[in-house]
Amino acid sequence: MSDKDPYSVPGLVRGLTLLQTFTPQRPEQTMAQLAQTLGITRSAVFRTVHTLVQEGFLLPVRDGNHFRLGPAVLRVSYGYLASRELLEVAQKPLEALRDAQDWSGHLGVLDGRHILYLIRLPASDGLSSLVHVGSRLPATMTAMGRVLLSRKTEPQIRRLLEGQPKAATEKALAAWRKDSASPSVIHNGSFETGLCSVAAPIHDMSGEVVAAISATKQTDTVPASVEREVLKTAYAISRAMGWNAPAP
Amino acid sequence: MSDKDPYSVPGLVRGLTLLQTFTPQRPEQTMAQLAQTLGITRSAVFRTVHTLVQEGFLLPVRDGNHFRLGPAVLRVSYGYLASRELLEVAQKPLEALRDAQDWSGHLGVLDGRHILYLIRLPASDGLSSLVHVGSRLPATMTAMGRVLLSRKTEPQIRRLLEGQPKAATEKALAAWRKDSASPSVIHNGSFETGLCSVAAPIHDMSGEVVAAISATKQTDTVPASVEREVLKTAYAISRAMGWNAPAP
DNA sequence: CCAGGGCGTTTCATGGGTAAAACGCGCGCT
DNA sequence: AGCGCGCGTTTTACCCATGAAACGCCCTGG
Repeated sequence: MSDKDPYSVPGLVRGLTLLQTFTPQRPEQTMAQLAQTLGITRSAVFRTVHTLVQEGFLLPVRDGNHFRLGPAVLRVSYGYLASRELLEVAQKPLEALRDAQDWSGHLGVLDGRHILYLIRLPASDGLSSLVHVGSRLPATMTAMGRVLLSRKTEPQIRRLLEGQPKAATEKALAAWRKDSASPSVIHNGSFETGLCSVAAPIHDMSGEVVAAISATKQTDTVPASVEREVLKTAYAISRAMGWNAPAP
Repeated sequence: MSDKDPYSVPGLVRGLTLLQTFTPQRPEQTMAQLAQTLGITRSAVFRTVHTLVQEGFLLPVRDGNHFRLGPAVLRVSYGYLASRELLEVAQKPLEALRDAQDWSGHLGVLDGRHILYLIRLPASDGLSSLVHVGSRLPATMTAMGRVLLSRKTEPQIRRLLEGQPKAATEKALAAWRKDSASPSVIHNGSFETGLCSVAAPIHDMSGEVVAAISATKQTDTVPASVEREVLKTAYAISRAMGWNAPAP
């Protein structure tokens, strides 16, 4: 399906199609079977299978002439499931957080020296959220960014910020030293005065920080109750993902 | 990793590698980011991404310049998980069946007009199992084959058997008519006289028959208790897979 | 024992995918 | 506005992945 497309890569299409011919009903196939099933030459099957075996997507079994799917196929689906699941799973706890405190809720990840917003939940006032999904802001100037940076090492921070004005780097490192000590980060809006945010990190099962959430409102102090709720929500999201995050 | 291999397919390797760069920490990427991450030209990324989008493995999001993994990535892992899981899950119930009755246990799938053995559990006598894992026997001459054929339609059977001697086809169709009516199939050894088997199908969640199990022994009558155990085991395997098979 | 066929592998000329360069658009900065 | 840069897209000459054919091996049957 779909030829005469000048930009398609036949080799890739064949490999992906070939992988999809493996089903529970047909878990092992020989090259000849694959060639017949796909209606392509045995040469193409040979090279494709050879490549897939080297990548671990196929495993030779039995006499070496039969092949079955290898564990590597899970590598591609992992990224999808994990990222999808995080956004879906995080949605409800974040909504609960917003409704309980009427603060805007966000979820973001670190991309280089920027924070990337993936979920945006404006509070009822509609004012305390100036970003959109997909927005990028300098990490050092947001609560989520700071809490994500605070979980990196100092050399990583320096590498990330190199090329920046020296004053900005030193200021970021000062904040980094302070943020590293606390489980959450409170940040007073760098873009709009009076806008205040509190952020907490989300850990995966290996302890890696994969994302952060934050609550934002037009205020100048963050009640301890809100900070506690943010930490609890971050923990709830980790738990809902099946990850063993440290308890708040 | 791995060049100067005369049989590798660069386009395929690139596509698979590209898919693996999508992680929970980096769920969306632009072509330029991908080119930099992979260290390949933007042209290659453009063609690869274009192909992956057409196949549904990537989805353009936001402004159309960012891409994230698409649901299609699950298609390749489904076959792996499903087939792997079936074999692992089926192992223990089959062992229990063998130990309870001391009959040889097998699990097989239909491949064309042949039955493919995927699990082989010899009984203590070691005699009543003449096949190996990976063995192929004509479906019409085994209990598992007959029970799998009996879940197909008559036109499917005719197509499967075309080219066979007419007498064999008619005989198979007669057996098919009888087998369709019962939940299990008892078959007296076509390869060794006195060897008797009883087989039951395993259904997946959609009611499709994905495999069959059988118990075999040197005898000429199948006790009702063994037939009941085989049906129960097949049902137990379906249930352990999370499938809603019809109760025995 | 030797044909015959099926299958995995290898070879080789060629056509198509590839890398490089150029294009054009949008954005940020002065 | 004007400029410059970054990025997605298009083009093009080239070279490498490709399809066809041949090879060698292991079966099976006569």
